Amino acid sequence: MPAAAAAPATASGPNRKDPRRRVLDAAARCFIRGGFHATSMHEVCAEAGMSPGALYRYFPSKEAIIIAIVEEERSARSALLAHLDSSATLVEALTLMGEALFSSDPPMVCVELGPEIAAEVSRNPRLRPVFDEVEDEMDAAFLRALEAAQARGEVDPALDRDHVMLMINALGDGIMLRRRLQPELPLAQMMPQIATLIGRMLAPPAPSVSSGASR
Amino acid sequence: MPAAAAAPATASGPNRKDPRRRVLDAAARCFIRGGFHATSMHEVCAEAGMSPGALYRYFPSKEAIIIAIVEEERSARSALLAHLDSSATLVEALTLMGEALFSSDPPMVCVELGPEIAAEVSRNPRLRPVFDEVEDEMDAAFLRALEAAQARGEVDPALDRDHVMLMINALGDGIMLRRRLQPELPLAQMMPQIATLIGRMLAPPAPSVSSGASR
DNA sequence: AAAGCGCGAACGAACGTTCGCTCTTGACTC
DNA sequence: GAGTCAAGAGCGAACGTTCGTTCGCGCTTT
Repeated sequence: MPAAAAAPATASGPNRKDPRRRVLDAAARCFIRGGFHATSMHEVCAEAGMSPGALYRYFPSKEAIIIAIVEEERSARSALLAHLDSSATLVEALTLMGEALFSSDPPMVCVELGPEIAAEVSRNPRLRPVFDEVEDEMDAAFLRALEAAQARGEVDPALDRDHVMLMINALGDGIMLRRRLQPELPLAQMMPQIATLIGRMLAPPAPSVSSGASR
Repeated sequence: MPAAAAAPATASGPNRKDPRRRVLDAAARCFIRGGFHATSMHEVCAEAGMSPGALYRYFPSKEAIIIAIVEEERSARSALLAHLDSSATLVEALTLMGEALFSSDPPMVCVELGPEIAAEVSRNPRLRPVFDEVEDEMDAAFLRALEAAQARGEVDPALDRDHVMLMINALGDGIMLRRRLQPELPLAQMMPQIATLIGRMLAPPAPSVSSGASR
């Protein structure tokens, strides 16, 4: 029985001990397959190997499960920002973040559910605070890194930081969206070249003095 | 009475004559508000000022309405590509396309429903052919324009066209997604600067000074 | 013996869709 | 022009199904 990690998660395996986790994982798989509103609780129960009665001991409603999943997605994505502080350059950080995002197997929930979550957050006010809290934090972290990169000369100081941030955020979201539409894209491999393109966009216009961004 | 275009579309008005149009417009408004699967047919009927019996004369099912809306969204987006042929530069074309996308009032369906449609297409095989047909056509048109821009020297001929296309496509989708999350963003005004950033990314490296691109 | 996890049948509500009816329309007869 | 009538647009109650959720009861564990 080698297929234990991505198995349908019946009542066997190490997750026997954490029913909440089991429900969340099962729900994520179902939601990826069918979306939030086209997935029934019975499906989630079946995927989790659990009866409705048992499941409702751990979550008061379907919406609570959705909120918990969005919460986890957000913090997973937020964790990627650690690369911003541990990398020498912004471009290197973006490369690492992208590779981490797209090389994970099974694919990360935030990659698979990105568009679904965006659509849901934009219309369900109960999800807004959950989403925004992390969003603001991420924006702040990125803004700091961007400012540092400008001070360092890696990024053109003349650039409007809000515009740059919108571009990078949009690119990230957009790539996840396109991955849903074309799962065969070898995104992890493409990250270095994509990050290089971003680097060209942000770099100061050809300086007469080549005091470069190199070490 | 200036509010005739975005009215709830009761049985009055000039659209009295085209019930199919009335249903599609009403459904689009409902789907933007609540998403495809969280919107009931009764809601659509109410919005269209029509009974279920009447509505089902024009569409055999809810899915047929969704398919028709996706079809329209695609062709509306595809129409934007005309700017590619009528503009002198790629950057100018992208600016015009972005401004057309985001300055329309009421906002275009493809802006409001973009993420929802992506999520739905990625999981409903019946939407795939509708989506892909236009997608392929758009990709081909953009590839042609990109090739021309490279020949012209506006875009670095050394760049991999597939990578560039992924970036531009992702950026477009990503900006629409972020607009859903932050509707207050003045996107139409930001387009020239965004397009300029894209231009910097694509431009050939400065001829006089060779800045060492690491890697 | 007590406690509580887990079960699955069952609930009321709401879903997408249908059906038999009324009302409107416009061409045809006289 | 008045009267007739077939055709179909539109209606809305009602259909069978499925939804999210509940509840009372066995079963396990201590």
